Amino acid sequence: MPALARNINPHISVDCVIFGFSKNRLRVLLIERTFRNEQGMAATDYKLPGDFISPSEDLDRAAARTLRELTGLSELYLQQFAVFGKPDRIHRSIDLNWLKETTGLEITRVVTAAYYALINITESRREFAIKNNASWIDLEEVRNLAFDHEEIIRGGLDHLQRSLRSEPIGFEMLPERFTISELQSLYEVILNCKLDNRNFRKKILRSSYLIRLEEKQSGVAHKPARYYQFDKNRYEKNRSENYTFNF
Amino acid sequence: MPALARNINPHISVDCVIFGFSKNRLRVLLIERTFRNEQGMAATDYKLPGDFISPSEDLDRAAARTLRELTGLSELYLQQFAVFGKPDRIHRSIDLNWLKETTGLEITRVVTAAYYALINITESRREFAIKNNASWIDLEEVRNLAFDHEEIIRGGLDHLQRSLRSEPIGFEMLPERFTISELQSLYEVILNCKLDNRNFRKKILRSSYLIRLEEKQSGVAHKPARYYQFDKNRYEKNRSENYTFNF
DNA sequence: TTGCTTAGCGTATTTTTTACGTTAACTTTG
DNA sequence: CAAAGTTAACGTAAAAAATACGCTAAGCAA
Repeated sequence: MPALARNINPHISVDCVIFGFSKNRLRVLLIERTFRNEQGMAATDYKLPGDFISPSEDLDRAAARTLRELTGLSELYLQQFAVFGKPDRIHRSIDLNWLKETTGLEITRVVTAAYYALINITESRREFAIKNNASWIDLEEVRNLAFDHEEIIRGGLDHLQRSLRSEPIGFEMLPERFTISELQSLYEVILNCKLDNRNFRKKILRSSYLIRLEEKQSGVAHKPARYYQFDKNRYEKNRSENYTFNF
Repeated sequence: MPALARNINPHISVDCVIFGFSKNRLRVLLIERTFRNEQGMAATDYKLPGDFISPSEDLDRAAARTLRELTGLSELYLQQFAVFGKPDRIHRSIDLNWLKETTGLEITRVVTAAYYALINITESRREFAIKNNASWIDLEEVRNLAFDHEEIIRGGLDHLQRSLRSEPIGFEMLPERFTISELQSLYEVILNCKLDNRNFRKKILRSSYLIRLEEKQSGVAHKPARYYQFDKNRYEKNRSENYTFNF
C-alpha cells in the first residue's frame, strides 16, 4: 500500500539495498522515479526500495514488507546494517517535492534504517520487479540516485564484503544448485579481487557446508562441472565462534 | 540540556553503551533513575545514557553530545552498531511515566540508534560521572534496566567482541601507556576467554602498532613490565584490507 | 637467602595459506 | 575424426601463522 493511503510514521523509514548476481555482475534492484525537473521537463532517477514505517510496525518487518512488495518473496536474507540520519539528507527540491506528492505531507527530515538483502535473480523475479518499476542495475553503473541512496549502497556493499569474509552467505545469491566456479566468481565480484581457483576450492570444500551432488553441468564446451548445494543445517550447528583476531 | 527544556524530535533517540575497563572487569556507565513504583514507593533502576535528538541534529552528533554531557569528554571512540525499533520496546508503565515526566509529552514509540563508546576509566572521570548520577557497573552485575536497554547492551557487547578481533581498538580502554599483560587481560575479559601470554605477546607485537617505551613499572612485587603505547598513525596507514574469509 | 609472582624470550609441532603443475572431460573446428 | 580450446578438479611443496609448551629474569616479601 502506498504511503499516501496509509497511516505512516513520517519520521522513520526503511531502505533496502537488494543485491543480486547475474552475468558475472553484482547488481542492485532500483526503482525508477519519474518527476518534473526545475525546467518542468519529465525526468527520471533511481531510488532504493524503501518506505515509511507504519506507526506500530517493527523495523525488520517493514523492511521485509518492502522487499515482499517488490519481489514477491519473503524469507530472504535480510540484514540491518546502519541508520542514516543526517539532518540534511533530504534537501534537494526534487526529493522534497517527491515526498510531498507521495505522502501528502511536508517532510523535511527522515531517519532511515538501512538493510541489505541477498537474492538470486531469476527471469520470473526479474519480470516481477519490472512490473513494479524496478530493475537490476549493475553496481558499477549506478548513478543518478535520490536522497543519500548512493551512500547507503556503498555502506551496504561494505558490510556485505565484511560479512562474506566471515560467513558463508554467498550461496544466497545463487540458484539452489551451483558449481564451485560460479561461487568463486561471486566471491571475486563482490570482494573485487582475483582468487586462485585451486585454493578457493580447497578452502570452500574444507568448510564442509557444501553438499556434492551427482548431477553435472551439460551442454558446456568444456569439462562439465559438478553441482553443489549449501548445507544450511550443518552451518547452523558448526557456526564456530572461536575465530581469532587479525589486525 | 534536559529534553523537557528543549525542542526535541520525540520519535528518535540515541543510546550509548559506554564500555570501560577497571579492576579486570568490563564495565558500563549507567545512569541511576529514581521513580515511584506501582505501590507508590520510591525505587531505582538503571538506564543507558541517551537522549532524544534535536530536530536538526545529526545522530552521530547527538551520541557524541550525550557522551560529552556525561563524561566531559569528546573525541572518544564512538561506533554506531544498531537501531532498535520494536513497536513495543516502550511498554512498561514505569518507562511510559518516566518519558512523560522528563519530556512533558505522551510518548509511546521511539526508534533509537545505538552506539557504543570505549573509554579509559580514571578517578577524575569516575567522579565526573557520579555528579551526573552515573556509575560504572560491572557488566556481569548489570540488571534492573529500563526499556530494552539490556538487549542494547548485549548487542553492543557482541559488536565490540567482533570488532576487537579484527581491529586494534582495545587500547582505547587503557591509559596512554600500558603493559602487554594489561592489554591481554582486557582481551581476555572482553572476549571471555583465556589466552596464552607467550602467543598473545607474539601476535600483538608482530602487528607493530605498539611502541615500546623505555619506562618500566615500579613498586610491583615481581619483574616490572615495560610500558607500551599504541601507534595510531601506523595503524591508519597499514590498515590492511586484504584479510581472508573464515567460516 | 629462599620463595613467590609476573615478565618476557625461545623452540618445536601442527595447521593454514600460498603458489603453481598436471590431468580430465567436454565441445568446436579444420 | 583428430586436434585445439576451454574449464574442472586433483595434488604437492614451500611459506606463514597458530598452538603448545619450557625456561630464565627481575622485582618484592618473609
